[in-house]
Amino acid sequence: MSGYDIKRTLKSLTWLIGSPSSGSLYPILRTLLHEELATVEIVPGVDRPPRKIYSITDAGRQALQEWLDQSVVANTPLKGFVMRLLLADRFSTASLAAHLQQRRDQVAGQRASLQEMAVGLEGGTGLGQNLALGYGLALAGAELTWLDGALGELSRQAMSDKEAGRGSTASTA
Amino acid sequence: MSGYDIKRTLKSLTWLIGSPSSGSLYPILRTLLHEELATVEIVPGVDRPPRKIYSITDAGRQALQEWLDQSVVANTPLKGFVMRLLLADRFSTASLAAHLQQRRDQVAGQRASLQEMAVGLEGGTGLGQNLALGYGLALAGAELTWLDGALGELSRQAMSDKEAGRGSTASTA
DNA sequence: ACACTCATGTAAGCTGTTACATGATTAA
DNA sequence: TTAATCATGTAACAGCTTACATGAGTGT
Repeated sequence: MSGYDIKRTLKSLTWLIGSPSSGSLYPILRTLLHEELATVEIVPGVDRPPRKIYSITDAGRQALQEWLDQSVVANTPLKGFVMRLLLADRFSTASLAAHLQQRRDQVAGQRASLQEMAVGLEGGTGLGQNLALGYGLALAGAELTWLDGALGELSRQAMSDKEAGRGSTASTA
Repeated sequence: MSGYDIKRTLKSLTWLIGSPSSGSLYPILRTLLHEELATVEIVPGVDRPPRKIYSITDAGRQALQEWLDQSVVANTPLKGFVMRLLLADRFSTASLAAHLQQRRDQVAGQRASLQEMAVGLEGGTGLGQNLALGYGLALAGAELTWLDGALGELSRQAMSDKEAGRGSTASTA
């Protein structure tokens, strides 16, 4: 893709992962070239400005995979989680399940601490706190539901894969 | 509160609104003093380090209210919305409802565009895109449900307030 | 003639984090 | 004595946005 294409693509996902400004995107692309994680090919456009089409190199793919494998730990912000989700194709079923499970644990923890807070200030405490807590609990609950659903589907898929004899080393991990 | 107290309080809400590091918090407090939006009182602690207790001034309260009233517009990020929610006590019922409604509109728009994308790449497109879209749709849906619930409660409350004769200029906004 | 989309980029500046410094008190 | 919590702060740096510059084509 070209820088412009990347911007356009990410823009449509702004709500989930945000999108970079040209002031950060273009310098990053130059850095990637410098580190040989990507290459460019200048395509002179007919009836339009020439475009620089970037392609990922083997080294780039490797670096990406390392990023995917590595930062499994820590309090992944939502953005990081969704980006992993978008790149789910690069995961084995097992490690995808591990990622989902990890997120599930984190969100469950957050919900638990919100619930504790709610119990702590039980009763007629400020409208604001109650609203914010209710909101947080609703979102956390919904996310847990979705994650459980996705995990369920994954394990069912792994099961049927096994039955069909194509069993890789997936299943429970 | 003291800077340390503020940090501790915000830390428990990290998931919803994030929390600042000391490197940003303390300079901000100094700025607030400079602009006379807050005052300090140094309380020498018995058996513990002395603490600087900050209090908001009238000017500070006014600036806060202006912030609350003002930034109703634009694509409020989640953080801004939750902060308003936490300070809901400072809103009239009508303007609180307006805030919720505005958020509702925004989230509805986001969900609509995600749905469009989902239809656009219908079928066997990458697992990743499907997962991320499903995730986004689930979260957006849950948020809309919560917002509708809260809006419903608010309007019911406004109705009963009116019936009880305590009718302020609330209701539909 | 004006504005808008395509397409790339630079420079200045704001905001925030990381990492450190300080210093007292309490628990292992 | 080593680490941890309480409590405040600074300095260097990383990351990102804003605003601008450039330039061609397309529509009103």
